[in-house]
Amino acid sequence: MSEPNLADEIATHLRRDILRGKLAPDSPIKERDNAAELGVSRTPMREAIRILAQEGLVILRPSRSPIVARPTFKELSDQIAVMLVLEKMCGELACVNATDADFAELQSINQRIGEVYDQADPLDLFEIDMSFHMAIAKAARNQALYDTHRAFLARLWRARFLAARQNRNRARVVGHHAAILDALTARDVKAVQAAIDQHLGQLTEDFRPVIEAEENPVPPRKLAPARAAE
Amino acid sequence: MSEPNLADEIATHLRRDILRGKLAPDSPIKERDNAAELGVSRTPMREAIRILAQEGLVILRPSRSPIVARPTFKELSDQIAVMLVLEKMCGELACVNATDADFAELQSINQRIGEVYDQADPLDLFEIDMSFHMAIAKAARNQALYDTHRAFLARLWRARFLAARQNRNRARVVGHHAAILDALTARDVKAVQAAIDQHLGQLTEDFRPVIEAEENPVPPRKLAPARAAE
DNA sequence: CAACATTTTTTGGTATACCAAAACTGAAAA
DNA sequence: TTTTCAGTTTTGGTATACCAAAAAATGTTG
Repeated sequence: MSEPNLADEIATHLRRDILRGKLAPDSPIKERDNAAELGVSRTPMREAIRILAQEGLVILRPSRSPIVARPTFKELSDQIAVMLVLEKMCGELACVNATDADFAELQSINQRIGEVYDQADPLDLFEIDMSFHMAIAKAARNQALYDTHRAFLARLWRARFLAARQNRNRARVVGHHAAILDALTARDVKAVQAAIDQHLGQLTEDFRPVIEAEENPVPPRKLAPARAAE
Repeated sequence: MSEPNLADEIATHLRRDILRGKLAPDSPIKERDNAAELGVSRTPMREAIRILAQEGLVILRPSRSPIVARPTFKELSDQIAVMLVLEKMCGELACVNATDADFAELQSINQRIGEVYDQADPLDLFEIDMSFHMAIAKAARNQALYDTHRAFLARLWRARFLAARQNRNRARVVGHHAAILDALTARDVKAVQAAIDQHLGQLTEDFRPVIEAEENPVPPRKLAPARAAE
């Protein structure tokens, strides 16, 4: 990582705001206003917005303000399906290419998840969880696979975040990870894929209610025409 | 497609230049010079470069000119491996979701390939070939899969282009496509995946010599003062 | 002549300015 | 009251200006 660009920093900032919900779905990201708010110019802000658009977190509209994405359940489950395939491929390749150092790292990360699960900030916890999956991808020794997988992981962050918030279960998460790790260590491709299936299959069901609730927002919350005092 | 931005146009322009070889691997893309050459300003040029970087066609270096990518054989074969997995997934989903209209379109595209194979401009031919694979992806009815698959297809364009130029074989290509189409029509997942395996597996071998030749460029054109093996 | 220090130039990163299209507003007409 | 349409404002798209870091060139010294 040798690119501490201003644009990247802004992207990270916005990404966290979106994932945290500070920027709700459908809300516009006006490059002028947001830039001023962060004390930067439009140029890097614009670039940051493009980065997030590429990640699927914001939607670009021609000659209109970009808005925070509101993915439908189908879009998300489609993405999960792809990620599942990618992660199985990671598992398969990792069975062949992983080193003892890789296993050690996975072990360490999963242990850490178990330790901080109940106290850490949800977003931080998610970064750690992500690092577990990324470590598997890294062990596969296929850069294109790693990059693509990481992109999906990032894109699904918010959905996973929302799902996990309603469905925290340390034992299950750590258990799933351990199962994956065991199968990897045994270099048993079938077992790895089964374990991954288990882990991610759950995910789709976990966030279904959350997303479907979000898809039908409470009454078309049209801003009341009633004039309230400032 | 509702965004004929200047940046997108520039990206398309540069992309074709790169794929055609007008911009050789390792040559720098100086945003100032290139912008002036095309009669545009740096801003959209910069954005176009980012787009190509995201596609893997150019490499961004911190505080240094971006350069045209020179993918190694491993990088390309890694990408093919991922694309193979994605395309098998496309095949599997298409077996379930494809409509008769989809089959008709595939049929039509493949017929067209057979007709123009020996005369069309190689780049044009490639766009048609790409449309065949994209039609399968579209029939899978999974947008994320479609987008990701398309990105890989685009990224591998140049390698496939180079390989095909040295290894034109109409009967084989059309035959492979027909095999895939037949299996799809029969909605036989196994057969589809086998046919795809056949088609893409060949690809890796086809471009191996081309790329490996490019990796060890002919005598260091000039400049280099006796450059040892890398 | 070689190695190092210094100045000059190049180049990407960032900020600002300008423009045209879209959206908003409000008054006039139906 | 509703509709329409001109005029203003907002906003993204594009161009330009400025800056600092990195190369490249140049000079200097052993």
